[in-house]
Amino acid sequence: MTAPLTITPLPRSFYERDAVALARALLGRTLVHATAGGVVAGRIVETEAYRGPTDRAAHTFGGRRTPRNEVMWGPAGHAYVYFVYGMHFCLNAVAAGEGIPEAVLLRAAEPLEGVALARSRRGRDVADALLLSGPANLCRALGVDRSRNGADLTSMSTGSRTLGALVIADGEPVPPRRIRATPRIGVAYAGPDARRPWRFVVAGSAAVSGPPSLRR
DNA sequence: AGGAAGATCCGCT
DNA sequence: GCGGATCTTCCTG
Repeated sequence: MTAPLTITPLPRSFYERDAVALARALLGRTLVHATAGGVVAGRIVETEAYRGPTDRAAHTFGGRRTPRNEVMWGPAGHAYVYFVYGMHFCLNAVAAGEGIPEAVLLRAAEPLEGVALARSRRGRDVADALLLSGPANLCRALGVDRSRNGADLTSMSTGSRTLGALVIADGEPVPPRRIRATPRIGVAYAGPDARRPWRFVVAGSAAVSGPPSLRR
């Protein structure tokens, strides 16, 4: 039996800024999901900002408030998990403040802990570096699903699930010169907003997802 | 009530 | 490079 992980979640004030600033700040931080099955943790290396009512690519564009995006309207520092394409989940960190529905999509992380558990969820043939690469793959490897929607990323106790905790803790800072900004992936429908450079990656990380032209 | 499209991934060609 | 899987959400009529 190894010593339990000591995790200090980032405070809520960390999330209380616009989604673009938060998307940069989240790079290098440690994403952790603890369940009854064990712990999987990764170093965040790819994020995308979604800027609310004025952003055509955001679920809250035009100020639409729906059951799905309700969490985005609440306080910062909570998880917004949604279901897409009939089979995938995606995980966001809610940014800004109550009534300002912005969020940051977590697209990729480098595995730090729980590689065996992550692989058991992803499949044998996946290389270590790619276990948490891509927004849906990241959720699958971490075991994040709809039940985590609304989870408080700043708190170790998550609702009624005794052994469940989804948090983001500090990590090795990423020097600004190692950060690349690109257009977001999969939002071609968003017109001019599709070209905004609101995707951020840690240059050179093997875990970064997307087409090769946008990997570095 | 019905339908279209989606912040994706994988396998095949 | 393309399309299928699979189902929720939201918009339209």
